[in-house]
Amino acid sequence: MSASDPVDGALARSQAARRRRVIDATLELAAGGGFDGVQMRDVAAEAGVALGTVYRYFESKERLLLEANLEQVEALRVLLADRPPTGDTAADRVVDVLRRASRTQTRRPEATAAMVRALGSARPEESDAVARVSDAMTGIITRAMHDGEPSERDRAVARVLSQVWLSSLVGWVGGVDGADVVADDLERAARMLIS
Amino acid sequence: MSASDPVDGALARSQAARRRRVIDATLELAAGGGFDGVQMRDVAAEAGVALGTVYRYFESKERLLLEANLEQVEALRVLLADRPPTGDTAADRVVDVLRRASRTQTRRPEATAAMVRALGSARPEESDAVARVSDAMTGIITRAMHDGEPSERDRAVARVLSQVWLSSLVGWVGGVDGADVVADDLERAARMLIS
DNA sequence: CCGGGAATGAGAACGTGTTCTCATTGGCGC
DNA sequence: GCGCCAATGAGAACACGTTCTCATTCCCGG
Repeated sequence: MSASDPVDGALARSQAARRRRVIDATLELAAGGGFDGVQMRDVAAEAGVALGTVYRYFESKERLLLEANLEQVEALRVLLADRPPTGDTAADRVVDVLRRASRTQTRRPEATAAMVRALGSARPEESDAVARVSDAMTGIITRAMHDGEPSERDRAVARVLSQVWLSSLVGWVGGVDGADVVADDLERAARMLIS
Repeated sequence: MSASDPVDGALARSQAARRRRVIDATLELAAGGGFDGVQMRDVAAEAGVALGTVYRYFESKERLLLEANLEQVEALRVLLADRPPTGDTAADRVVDVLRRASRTQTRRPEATAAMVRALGSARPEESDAVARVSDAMTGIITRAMHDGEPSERDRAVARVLSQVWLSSLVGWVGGVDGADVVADDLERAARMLIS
């Protein structure tokens, strides 16, 4: 973790393994019981590390969930690289991406609820993690529009869509709307914004 | 609270006064220290009631903040009725409203942070309170577009804008973006959506 | 191999949201 | 007036995120 941080070696490897076990335990507990199901003592026990160790790797419960969420979004990006969005127009492709994303998330309600709640209640200490999630999402959207560098307007549209995406999920997690509303909101917004 | 609930009488009056004192204490503490500055014991002490009484009136800290937030949004609506948004086009008027709203909020950073955090981490138990805030905001936006009944598309646009509004505030509260970004995001989104 | 020091384990301790208990109060029907 | 009883006050108790302490482990440079 310091300047002389060896990228390899036994220490680095065991640390990477610990980090992985902690994230995996988080995902599992989140899938079972949502935000409240992720209790730091349980995460530590499930990962086979001490509570203090969890806090050395992740400064708070929210950061832990945000980092776990980032992995999920990255997984979506990888999936999309393998199976690109289908559709003849940019709007269709974006709708396809958003639909797949929201389906993935509403399929695992508890885990998504945990991560959305972490996003929605983030404090400035976690701003970098929030920004990474947000950037990943807008990147996924602009990439669905067309190949090559996105225009300024493309980026603005993608930003709005990622904001609608977050708010919809907040509404869904908060029990205001059903899962179908999330998908509908996103499709309607995409079609209004992409001529 | 029951079916035989008297809308008047000494009891009802003292209960209304209690409720008001609790909300006022919440607003004051939130303005001073944000979400963490609102500690339920302090709210009770400041309002001159017992901790258990606070919980009889508001089932959780989040609901307390959401109800306080609802009052703020209602205040914005009243203000707008008095001083209607200016602008020749629907887009201009909506931008004016959004700009005023975001200015009001970013002026009181701590209080807004507290309420946004409550919105972002709401659970299904508070879905009605979240829905009321969201409805109030979309109502304010559709009213700025034009007089009379809003069309289906108007409502969809207003919904997207209120979602952008929430996400922008989340980003601002989370330290990702500055206050100017909130206003810019809203204006850009409004101009893209309202021809 | 060995010593130093960082990382970890184990668990106590603290703060704050939430719940619970129990005695007291005060409004309402009689 | 009087008694009933829901509302309230006062504060203990509990749960969980977070911090802290201290002993132990184990990697790395010599």
